Amino acid sequence: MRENLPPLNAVRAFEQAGRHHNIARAAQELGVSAGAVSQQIAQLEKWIGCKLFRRNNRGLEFTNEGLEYYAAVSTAFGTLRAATSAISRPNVRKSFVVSVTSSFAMKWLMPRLQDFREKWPDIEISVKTTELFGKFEESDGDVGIRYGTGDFGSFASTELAKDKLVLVASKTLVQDVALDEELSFISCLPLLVDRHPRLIANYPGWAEYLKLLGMKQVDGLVFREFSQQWMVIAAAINGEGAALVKECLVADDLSAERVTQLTEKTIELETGYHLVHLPSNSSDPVIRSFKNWLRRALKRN
Amino acid sequence: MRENLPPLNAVRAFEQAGRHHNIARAAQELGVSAGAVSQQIAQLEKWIGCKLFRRNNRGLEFTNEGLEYYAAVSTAFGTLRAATSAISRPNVRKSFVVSVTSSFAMKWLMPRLQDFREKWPDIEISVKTTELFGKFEESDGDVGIRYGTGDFGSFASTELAKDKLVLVASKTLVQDVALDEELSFISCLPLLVDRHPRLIANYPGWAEYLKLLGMKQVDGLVFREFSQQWMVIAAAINGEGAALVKECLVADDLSAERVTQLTEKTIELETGYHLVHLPSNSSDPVIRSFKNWLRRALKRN
DNA sequence: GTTTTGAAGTTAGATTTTCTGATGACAGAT
DNA sequence: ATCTGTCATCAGAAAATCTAACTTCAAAAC
Repeated sequence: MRENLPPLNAVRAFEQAGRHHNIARAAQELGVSAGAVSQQIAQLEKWIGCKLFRRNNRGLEFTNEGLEYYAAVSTAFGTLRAATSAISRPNVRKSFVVSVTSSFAMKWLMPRLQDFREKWPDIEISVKTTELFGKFEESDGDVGIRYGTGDFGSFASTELAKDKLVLVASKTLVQDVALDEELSFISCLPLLVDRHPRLIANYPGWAEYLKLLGMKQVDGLVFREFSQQWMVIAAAINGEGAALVKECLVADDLSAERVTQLTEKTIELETGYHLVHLPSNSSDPVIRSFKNWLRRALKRN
Repeated sequence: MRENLPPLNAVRAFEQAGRHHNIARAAQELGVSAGAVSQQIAQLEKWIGCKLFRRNNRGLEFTNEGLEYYAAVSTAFGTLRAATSAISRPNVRKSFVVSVTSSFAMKWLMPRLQDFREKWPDIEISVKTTELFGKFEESDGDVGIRYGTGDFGSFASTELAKDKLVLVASKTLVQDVALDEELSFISCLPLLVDRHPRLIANYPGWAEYLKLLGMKQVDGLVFREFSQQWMVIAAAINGEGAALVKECLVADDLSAERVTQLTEKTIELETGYHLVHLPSNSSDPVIRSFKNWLRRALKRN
């Protein structure tokens, strides 16, 4: 009960901050926000009873006590790291296969994979594409990223992000059309979609969204249909019309301004992306790392 | 991002469990429940990938890996402890004065003080009694335990427990009276109280409680008034009547069966005990220790 | 050969801690 | 003077942790 050890997570935050002389970088290293690290360090300083850093607008600077403490903390954590890796089971899996649709792979996962590989250089990740929406089978790989409502039978699943539809088009296509509140001009553009036009009105969410955009009926519109969403996006970039697509898939094209959003109006559907895997893999550290990375990365778009 | 340190709080739990070869004792040392420690250790074993203990019904036994790891962990924590105490402000106060009412001191605090002294042998605690309910002044001591609604002016306060009234009497007094749903027999017993009978109906809660017990009016009852609540309890133990008292003050007498509860019906008031001190003392480690101990101890009654 | 006891594991749900995201303040750079 | 980069602060949200009740198991006691 007589607690003689300091709050350990605060000490870890202190070590990282001391190593980088910068709270933001320490925060990134620890995978949390800068505010969190700032609070942790403040907590430690309070617990110990003296300042460990001098703060200035250049970053952090050790006080005498801080420097002395840092040396000891590094030593202690070094011992711990060494001991931990010494007894960690050496035969844990360090590679896994993730199964995704080609659109998700192309428009979201691949551009971000480098980041994952930098953060976990010792994990080998393989990407496998499949077009079977919704279904996941053991033979697909260790984990899958699947679109749906969250029901994946006997598999364990975690929702990653709700789906959100946005309407985009090439900038050149719309640059001389004033952004029109009623969006009536949209009916002049071909609507690029990835499903059969006749079915659109039946997909939950889509019909509502078109109505939200002011389009009462589907009949008057010109559709161009593609089999994959990445093709829809490519066509939009080419200036072939207005595309109705998942936000996360066009996020990069939007920020690079290859396409522009025709309206602020978006619709959030009940369906979305989920990470799916065998329940027995829930505790696999490699898969947990991947899941955490995915959630963070999707949150930042 | 590549986290190479194990979950530190789990490591601390492991160290304590390893030191005691027993989860329950480790839990007590850490001030948490046994289940919590069990979970922490399980978490660490999962993270590392191998068992650290062999469990049997005699306690815990190290596996080879566990023993090796324990040695390293002890070293690392030793370094940390040494460094922490080296830079911890050496002039921290190690003693404090707590100001309480005589009833609270006598019926609750004193019997439990030994426990506090065992858990923090290096903290000197002095108890000072006062009868000024509700008020706390700097000259009273470093902290006070005060009864009220939580408004203590410029002082910082933390609620420790809501007040709860119970009706008790000596066992011998009621052993031949069948426990009566209507509690009408209570009106035959003198009611032992610590405030003027005429005022009882005006104290928030008391009137409601008497009504809850089926007593419509105060007039028909015989009151015996005492100036301190501990006297009320003493009188109840002596068999002088039924006493209406704060639950936490009679808890010991109830469990020792010096008195018995006349009814399951209790009433929780809006007022209660609070720990009060100067705001500047909020971060004083000694006072924090005391506060934590108080809350835990009151929770277990 | 039962029953009791003591130890630890296992849960769901509650609680507490920690984190986020937005904001504000500050100082040196442009 | 306004930016820019830095950290502190805060309320609300999210996540980790804890509790409390229950179960299991094996040795000890009867």
